[in-house]
Amino acid sequence: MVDIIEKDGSIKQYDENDIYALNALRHTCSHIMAQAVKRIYKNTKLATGPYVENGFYYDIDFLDDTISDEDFEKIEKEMNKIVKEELPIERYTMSREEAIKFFKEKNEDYKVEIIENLPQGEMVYFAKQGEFVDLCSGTHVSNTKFAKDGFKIMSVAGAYLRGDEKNKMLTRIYGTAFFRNEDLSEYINMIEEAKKRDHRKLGKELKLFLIDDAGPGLPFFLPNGMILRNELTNYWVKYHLSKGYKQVNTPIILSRTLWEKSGHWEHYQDGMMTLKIDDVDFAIKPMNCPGAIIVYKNESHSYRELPLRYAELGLVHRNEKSGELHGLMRVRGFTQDDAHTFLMREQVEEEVMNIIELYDHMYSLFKFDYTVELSTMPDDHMGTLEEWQMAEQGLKNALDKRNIKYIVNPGDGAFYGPKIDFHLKDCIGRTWQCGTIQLDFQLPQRFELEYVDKNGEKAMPIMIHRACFGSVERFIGILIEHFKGAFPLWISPKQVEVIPISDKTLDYANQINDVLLKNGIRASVDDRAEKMGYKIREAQMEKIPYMIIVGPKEREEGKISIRERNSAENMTTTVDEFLKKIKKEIEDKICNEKNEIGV
RNA sequence: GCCGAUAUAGCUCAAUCGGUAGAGCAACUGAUUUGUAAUCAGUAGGUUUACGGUUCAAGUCCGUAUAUCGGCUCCA
Repeated sequence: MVDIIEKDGSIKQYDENDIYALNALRHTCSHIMAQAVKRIYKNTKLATGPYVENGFYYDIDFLDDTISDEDFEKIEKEMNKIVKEELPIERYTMSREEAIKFFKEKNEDYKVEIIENLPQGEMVYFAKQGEFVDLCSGTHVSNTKFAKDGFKIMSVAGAYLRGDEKNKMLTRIYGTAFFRNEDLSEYINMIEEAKKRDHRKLGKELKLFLIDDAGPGLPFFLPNGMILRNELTNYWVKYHLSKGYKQVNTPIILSRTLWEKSGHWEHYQDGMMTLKIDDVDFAIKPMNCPGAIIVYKNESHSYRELPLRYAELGLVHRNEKSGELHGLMRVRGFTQDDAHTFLMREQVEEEVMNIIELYDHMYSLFKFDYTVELSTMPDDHMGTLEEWQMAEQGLKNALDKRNIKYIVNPGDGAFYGPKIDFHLKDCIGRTWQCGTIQLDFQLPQRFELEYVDKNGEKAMPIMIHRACFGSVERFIGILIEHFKGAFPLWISPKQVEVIPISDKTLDYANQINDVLLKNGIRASVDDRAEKMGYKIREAQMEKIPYMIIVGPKEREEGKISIRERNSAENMTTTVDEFLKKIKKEIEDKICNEKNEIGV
């Protein structure tokens, strides 16, 4: 049990396994860290130091000084001292004016600023341990001794003051803490394990893709990656066609005139790459929507055709800042699995629900868990408040009707409309936006889109922009980490490796392989002059789902020996039986792998 | 873009105080014909990311650029 102290000074006992107690410990650790930093670096100013999902951090202004990894030991040593001093955490309040005066005397400008932004008349809460006093309305453990030796400084990073790019960059020190040292070790091991499934590492090892200095953020897909990618997108096309989408493809380069009309030239210029052709400005498309609009305008439309759904695997390029690139997850050139639906106002809710259902189908193919966010009107936007409110309400209704839990991100929508985002997790728990559904009243107006309604009169459709994978590249990155490279059979680059025990059974191995190839299975024979154990090891490391091992015994019986990925056991069967089994596994897109993501 | 770090053979990594750039795996050649995660021997592979500087001497120290990694901001 551990004593937890609230901001009013009341103390309650909590179990050490309670997340509330753990967060309190981490919060206290952030204070201990700040206290240690203050003891070592006199000339520093403190900003804020909360607990976060896997630990805590403190944002500190080191003024003209800098710190790096090498300084961690020194700080940890001082933190240990503070823990050994067994300082009780004391809570008290001051009036706003007193608090401002207190921090002004201590030269803690950021603290003064925080208090000045608090509502008038409110009391200001403090937490004190030994000589260290901090502005704090959070919960703590009652004594520094509870930190014992279960904490560790993890990394140092830059962080803008109040998260604003225009502000000064402070030094953020990340740490983590647990009540028990074993839990800390376990956590560190888990991070190490998670790194083994990093898609950048696996992408190299499994020869799926590469990113060369010749094109930062511009991935090359290798033969193995291309098989996976094609399986994925082929199914995507097939499924979308079955759901009433029509596939199109639009140009990668389009004229400035078009981008001015769409508003991208004005609102998205930083993200666009431009070029001149015969002295005329063009842009490489950062989004596919204007292309879809040109397709729509190619002919006149009746209300009977709506919703009209144009699907496009469209290659877009965006001028991402260098520090933002991240393997396949964040790139400069990527393929959006896009679709633009033109529909009537009264069809919005139902169509959004259709899209959610389609996404759910795609994600559950791989047993992905996802979280949903609704983003509303940003400062830089087109259109009127009324239009935005109506669009936001439409999205909310669809989510509510399908009973989907979501969080709201105020001001995070696209400049042309609000959006629903679907987020998937990577190997170390970072979430990446994949699916998106964006409502748009603006582009139809700008491009004067129309359809003929029941009464034979012209009306304006609404547009929905949507992407399920988000980007094919990002989705593949997530897939790699989710499955640790051991993909479901249907998307595996190689499905079966046939291994003869020696050259003496090579003919039989080739016969088996021919049968597999004729049945559309991605198989090959490992005919190298190596020992069987070596070939098994290699196939295992390549994460090939099935190995067929044949020697004289199998040949005489007319059978094959099967060894499954991640299993040392083997079973004997006939080629026909095996084919039946794996064809069903491919057809049903069976996905047995456990999702072990999450740190 | 910003803060911090890193860059050595195809890959993973060594190289002590600034003093002749090495190893394993992969590749290639040869031998081995093998029963469920690595057979043996040999060969080849380098402008140490790039460009400057300091020094008798630079992989190592300093500067700049580029890329990458961890964050921030931004975003699919």
